[in-house]
Amino acid sequence: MALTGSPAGTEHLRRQNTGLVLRSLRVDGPATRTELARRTGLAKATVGSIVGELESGGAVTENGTASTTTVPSGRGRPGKPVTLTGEAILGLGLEVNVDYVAAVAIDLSGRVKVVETRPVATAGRPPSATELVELATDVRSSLIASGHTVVRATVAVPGLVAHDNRTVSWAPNLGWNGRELAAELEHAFAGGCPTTIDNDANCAALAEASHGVAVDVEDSLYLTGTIGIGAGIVQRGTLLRGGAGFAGEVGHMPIGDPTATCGCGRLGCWEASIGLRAMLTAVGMDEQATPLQTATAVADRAASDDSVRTALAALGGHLGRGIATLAAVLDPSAIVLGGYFVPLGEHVVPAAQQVLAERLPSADIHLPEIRLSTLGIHAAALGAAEHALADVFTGAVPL
Amino acid sequence: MALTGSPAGTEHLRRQNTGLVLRSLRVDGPATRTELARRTGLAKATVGSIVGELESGGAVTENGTASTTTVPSGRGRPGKPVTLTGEAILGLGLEVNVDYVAAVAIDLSGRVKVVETRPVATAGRPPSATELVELATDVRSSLIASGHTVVRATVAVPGLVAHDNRTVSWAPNLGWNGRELAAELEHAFAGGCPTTIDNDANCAALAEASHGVAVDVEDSLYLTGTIGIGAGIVQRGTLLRGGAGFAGEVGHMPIGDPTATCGCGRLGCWEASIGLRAMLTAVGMDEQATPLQTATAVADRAASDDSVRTALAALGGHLGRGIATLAAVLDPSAIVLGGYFVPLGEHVVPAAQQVLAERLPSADIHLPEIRLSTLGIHAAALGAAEHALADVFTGAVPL
DNA sequence: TGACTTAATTCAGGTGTCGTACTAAAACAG
DNA sequence: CTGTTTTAGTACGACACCTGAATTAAGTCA
Repeated sequence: MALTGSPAGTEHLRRQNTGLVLRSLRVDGPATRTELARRTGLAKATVGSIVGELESGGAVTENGTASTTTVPSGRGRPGKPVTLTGEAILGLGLEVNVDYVAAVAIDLSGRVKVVETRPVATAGRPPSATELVELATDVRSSLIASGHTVVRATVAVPGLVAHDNRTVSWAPNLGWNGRELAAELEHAFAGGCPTTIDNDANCAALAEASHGVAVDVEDSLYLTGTIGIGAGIVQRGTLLRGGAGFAGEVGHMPIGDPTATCGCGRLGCWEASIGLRAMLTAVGMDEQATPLQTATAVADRAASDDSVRTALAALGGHLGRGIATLAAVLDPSAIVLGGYFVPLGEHVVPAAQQVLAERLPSADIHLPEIRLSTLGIHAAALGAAEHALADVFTGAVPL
Repeated sequence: MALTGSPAGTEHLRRQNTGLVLRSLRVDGPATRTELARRTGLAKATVGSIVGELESGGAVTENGTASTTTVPSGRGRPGKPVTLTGEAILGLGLEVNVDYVAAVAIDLSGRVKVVETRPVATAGRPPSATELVELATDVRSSLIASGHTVVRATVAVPGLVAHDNRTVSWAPNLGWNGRELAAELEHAFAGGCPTTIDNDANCAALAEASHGVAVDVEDSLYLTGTIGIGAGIVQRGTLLRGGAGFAGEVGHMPIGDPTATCGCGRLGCWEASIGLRAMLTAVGMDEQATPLQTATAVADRAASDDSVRTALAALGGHLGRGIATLAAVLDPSAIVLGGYFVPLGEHVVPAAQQVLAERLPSADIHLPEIRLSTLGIHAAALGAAEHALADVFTGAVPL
């Protein structure tokens, strides 16, 4: 246990309480100052001061008219509800992958302001970062031109990200090893914009926890599957990273069919049993343009073909065994399936849930729920944007 | 993601900075006020004020003489180093098990002040809590009589502990289900002493991270083995609990020999391959009074018996496979083996480490180290005591 | 129109941190 | 032996923040 923590001054206090107010507005919606004081436990005077600052900073607005949200309660002076608009304050989320780059910008209230995807021509060569940098600077410039401020940016990367959240340690799909991606982007952003990077599964997990099907729980596990399998772990509302930042690399756990050969050369890796390729050979079908299209085609076939359904159920069993392992270790309240599992949900989840119920040691006490992601292809970028704003809500960033 | 956080006033600030000073003194040793200011980043005046308070509270003392710790650097007025003595301020750690109860008290500097163990006569009946309560009140009374203050108490329990850290959800060995143990103890403590409970593996993990072989890392995994297998997970210096507090229940992960029958009735549980019973049948020996004695006898036999050595190496392989799984999920910097694995260390660790190196996806980048616990039988109680003091160091508790 | 009720702001008081100036205690130079 | 230099610790004023009570604002109801 090394030394942690930093000195705290009075302005740190203010930031913390500001974060508290912002979180309350986001989680429980608009409220009057008095109501906010009740929610947060702060004194009315303090809330008044904080709201005043936020208002002049453009983070919140007094909706003088549409006070229909809270019942006026009849008597007394009616309060003016304060709403988290924060249209001016944006978090920029970026995603880089082998065949596309994407950008999502959200404002403080969580509203998505911009979504943009650009294909990347991968002529066999490992992709450069130029497309990413171009997209990022383009989106940011146009946002700034329209009067917004981009407080932070985060990039979701398919690979291992170092613990400093600035370096790509190992991204075999991209061929980026030890790349200082955060510094590159910061250099490209005129005027400066603090930038971090994170694993794509981590970002998607964050997206599910903040906007998706895991909003109601504090501890969740996100599982994404395409050719490889990756996990993002949210514990107490924050991402679990591990000593080197490599937590959640669950694809090569020895689970499932012990004789299956994995792309990594070893035997018995989980993704050799439940990865896209394994699924395709099990159902006897071919790969299509994208994992999602492939999975949708398989789901269509399953509607008519019994053997496909049995193969998928068997895959669901392997999936459930791995989930049981993860659940025993992490005890999440909800497990979210993303990636190619989404179209196949109805065919794999029941089998997985059943295995989970059988295998979980504390099943009689506590059984986590398996849910399907609804966020679609931009989950990782959305989570990255959310991550970019996270420091605002904790109060680490001023305005 | 639900609403989290609480309002912060100025006195909260002081507690936080006090915690910072205390942690610095503990982690990096005694220091002068100026040195503390440099370490923590606080202003000299602030440190002076905080140290003054701590001194009058009995947490630290000015060792006027033994200033040999820091080199006087020649010139200038020599500083008076401040040492974390805190002899008056104690954390009480308790452990309850099927055949004994134990108590450990440590002071702020981490020095162990009291260790006491009492056997429990289990005449087949599930043990009551009377022995625990008696031991706890006895130890606490005598400490108070000798002028100490017991700030907090924590009980390590072999079983599932609810997320509130006050209720035993499920402890089959003790037959305690849904027992409000924390409340019972608080009721027994005259004058009141905030009490929490926690899983024994969690406590032992904390002990290793604060006093044992994992002091140098922030993320560690503790694995204890007797008849069952349990894990304690430390991430960023704090325990990982999970949504219901059941994280770390790794004994029944489907890993190892898939045909082995587990005590829980299922097939292929990890502890059916590496638990004490499995180990004994593998080496063909009988159980003795305690798991540690049993393991020591096996280790003795291994010195002369080749077949025992091979059996243990095979067990080490199963151990390694499970560790590889856990390491892939959690990415710990160190893995600590406790329980009956300690005497068998030289026979199982090499095989486990080899499997780990083979199976870990990021082996070329980052390979966690497997270490053997050195804390002995009182690890859980020591960790519980550490846990009891944790709130002092975070600043959540005044004095 | 006036009493009542509730929202929001103002104001004084307390606590905390910080930087500067000041005092204290040593080594060193002459 | 005295004065200078250097560093440790403290005293003090300025500033920021939170809080509770008093005050003002803005409605409803009789």
